[in-house]
Amino acid sequence: MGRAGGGAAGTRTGRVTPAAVRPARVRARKGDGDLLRDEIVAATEALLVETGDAAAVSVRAIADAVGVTPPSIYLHFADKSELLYAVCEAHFAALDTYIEAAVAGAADPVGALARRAKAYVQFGVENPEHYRILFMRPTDTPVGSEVRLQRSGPYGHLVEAVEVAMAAGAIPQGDAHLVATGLWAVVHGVTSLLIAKPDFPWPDVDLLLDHLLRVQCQGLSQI
Amino acid sequence: MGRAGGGAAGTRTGRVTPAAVRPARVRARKGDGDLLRDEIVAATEALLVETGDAAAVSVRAIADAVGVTPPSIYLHFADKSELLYAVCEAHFAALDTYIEAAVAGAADPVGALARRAKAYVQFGVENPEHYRILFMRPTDTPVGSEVRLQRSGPYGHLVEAVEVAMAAGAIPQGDAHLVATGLWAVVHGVTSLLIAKPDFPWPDVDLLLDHLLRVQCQGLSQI
DNA sequence: TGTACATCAGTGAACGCGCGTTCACTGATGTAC
DNA sequence: TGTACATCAGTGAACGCGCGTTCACTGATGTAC
Repeated sequence: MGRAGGGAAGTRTGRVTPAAVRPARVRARKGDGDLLRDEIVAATEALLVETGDAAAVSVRAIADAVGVTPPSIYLHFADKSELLYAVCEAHFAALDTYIEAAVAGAADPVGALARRAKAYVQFGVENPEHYRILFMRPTDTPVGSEVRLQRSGPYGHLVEAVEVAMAAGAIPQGDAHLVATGLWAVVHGVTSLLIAKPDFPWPDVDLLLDHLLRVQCQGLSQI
Repeated sequence: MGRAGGGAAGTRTGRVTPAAVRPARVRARKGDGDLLRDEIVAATEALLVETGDAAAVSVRAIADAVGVTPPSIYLHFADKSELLYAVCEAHFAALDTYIEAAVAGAADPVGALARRAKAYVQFGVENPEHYRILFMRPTDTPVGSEVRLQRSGPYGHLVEAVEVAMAAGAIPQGDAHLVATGLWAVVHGVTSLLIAKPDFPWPDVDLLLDHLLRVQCQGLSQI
């Protein structure tokens, strides 16, 4: 290494080196400007997955991945945070879709809750960087903001599922919000620990989750 | 704002502006160089608490807080990550001490587990930035590394407490590691969600934790 | 059918800044003789 | 008791770099007449 430490700044985070040869990009036709927008979102998502850290994904790297110059980003997004917002929005919808698909067709309400829990953890483990952005970082974008969390998709559906289980008598009547946040805490605990400490000697994930769900179900029915 | 966007880079993260007037610092006496080391660690910890983000704490800001120039940092730490390591080490020990103090004198083994859980959550809620560094970030320093987590302090003590409860017949004999990781997931889930989404309409924390512990205890005893 | 023109997608170069780190140095302090 | 000297704590200036963002621009494309 040379005299100064500039190189070290580059290795500080898992920064992405620009592709040496970028794919030749054809300029969008007039009126098709939004095509680039979608490409930018897709590239940003890919880079987030690659680095696992939003701070390590630079506007330059995104532009390079798309095969475009940095200023082009600003034709479609006011600034970097608006771009990240768009990406998170997509993630959030994806989580909801994923869970609802997994839970479709479940027979009994408690079984449905278990499926829901497993799907949640699975989504997080399969998409750790997405999960990290959604639930493990300070809320620096409006997505994942608290009101959104409460009203929309995943959490709203969980509360409904708890209410269904209560109505069916599968678990005792009670505060559905309390029970739902409790369940959320459990699945989030598993998911986020697995992501944050991947090399800890965890028990088998299915075993751990089965254990916790069994305990939860037993415990909930005994309250 | 002027033409160029340099200022925006400064607002990207919660960066700390150098104190306009730094306290006059007297140079350590010969042989007392380690005094500065301690001051650096303390200042770094304070800045971490202030910003809640290790990436936002720069060597310059640390040096400024201590009242010293940046190169002085390197008299005591090989690089920035070694400094962060030292800070985390202190945090880790503090968590263990905190929990053991809370649990001292507990009568029954299950009550001890509950106290342990409550102390864990309380530590996290009272020291969110410390907690974030220890358990909510990728392991970029050796502290919080997996082997350490397993062997040392908090987790080791939890496993022991579970084994005691099992030996006493308070909870069924079984895989203590499994039960311990399950409990850890529960308390971590609560703690990290409270930290990551502080404005979500959580139920009362004590209520939520009591609920979860009751469910866990009921469930564990019924397995 | 031809053409002037407005619109649009995207570029090239630069801005000011903060970063981690290194270097050659200064000056105070303790110690050996 | 005095003094030369090694040691030590800390400094001032700079390095190369990557960052988000802005500006004036280029050139292709669709459209009105």
